[in-house]
Amino acid sequence: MNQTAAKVIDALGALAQEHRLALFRLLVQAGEGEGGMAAGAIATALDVPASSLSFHLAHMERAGIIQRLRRGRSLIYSADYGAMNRLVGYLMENCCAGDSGCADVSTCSTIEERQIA
Amino acid sequence: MNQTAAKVIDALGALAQEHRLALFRLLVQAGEGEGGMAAGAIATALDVPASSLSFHLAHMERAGIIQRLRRGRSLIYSADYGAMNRLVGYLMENCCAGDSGCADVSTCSTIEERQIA
DNA sequence: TCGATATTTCTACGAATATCGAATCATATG
DNA sequence: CATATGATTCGATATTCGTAGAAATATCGA
Repeated sequence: MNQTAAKVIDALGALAQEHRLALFRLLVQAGEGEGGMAAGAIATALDVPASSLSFHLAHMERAGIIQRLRRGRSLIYSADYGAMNRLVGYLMENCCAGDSGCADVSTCSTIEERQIA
Repeated sequence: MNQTAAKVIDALGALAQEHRLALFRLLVQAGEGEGGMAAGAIATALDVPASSLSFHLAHMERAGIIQRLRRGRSLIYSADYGAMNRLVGYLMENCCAGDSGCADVSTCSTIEERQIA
């Protein structure tokens, strides 16, 4: 298994769990970078014990799908949109090779656009 | 947890594994529907024992990201592009709430990426 | 410095997952 | 019908994952 595949598996695994999926969506809607949310606010919103949440946040940050920065006593977490786009690009790579045609498949049709970054 | 989230978790979990990720990409490149590949051909391509592969194929079909049809003694498996697109849509839903200002939900880009486009 | 607040790390353990040989099931062919 | 072929299911085992209380760490304000 190559390096890229390993990263993709980490990212997918980081999203394939009830609390982490809800957490990621919460962060996606909170915006990137400065947006984000403090760990405590997330714990309250999701109703998950702090230590459990910390476990999940660490998991997601290690997987590269969220980022964190400190502001005073709070640690602000935010979603990494770029990582998500790269993830999708990898999953659907070369999907146009089939003869069924994927012109009507939005993910597939935007591959080139996505790979600019 | 709602029904939709549960399905999304199943789909993500079905992709978050070395053999299954390689398998999905193989099927994506083999095309949808009649394209696809027989279980035996997949086992050969991925160099995974038949019983192990069968476990993974069942996992992915149950998760709704691949489909199968019988052709003689062979079972042909193919990727479900639509399921993948719905998955991405769910993950990035309402990502426009942030300051990135994306117009298309399926391509919620980062600020840097938008400057290029 | 002291105490309050925010969050992580440590720890243990039950639950879920991956593996793969052997046995079984389904279909085709002579 | 008998046999070969393609694929799944069964069973046992090893590994990884999720949980949450308690203790430790980091930062702020008085």
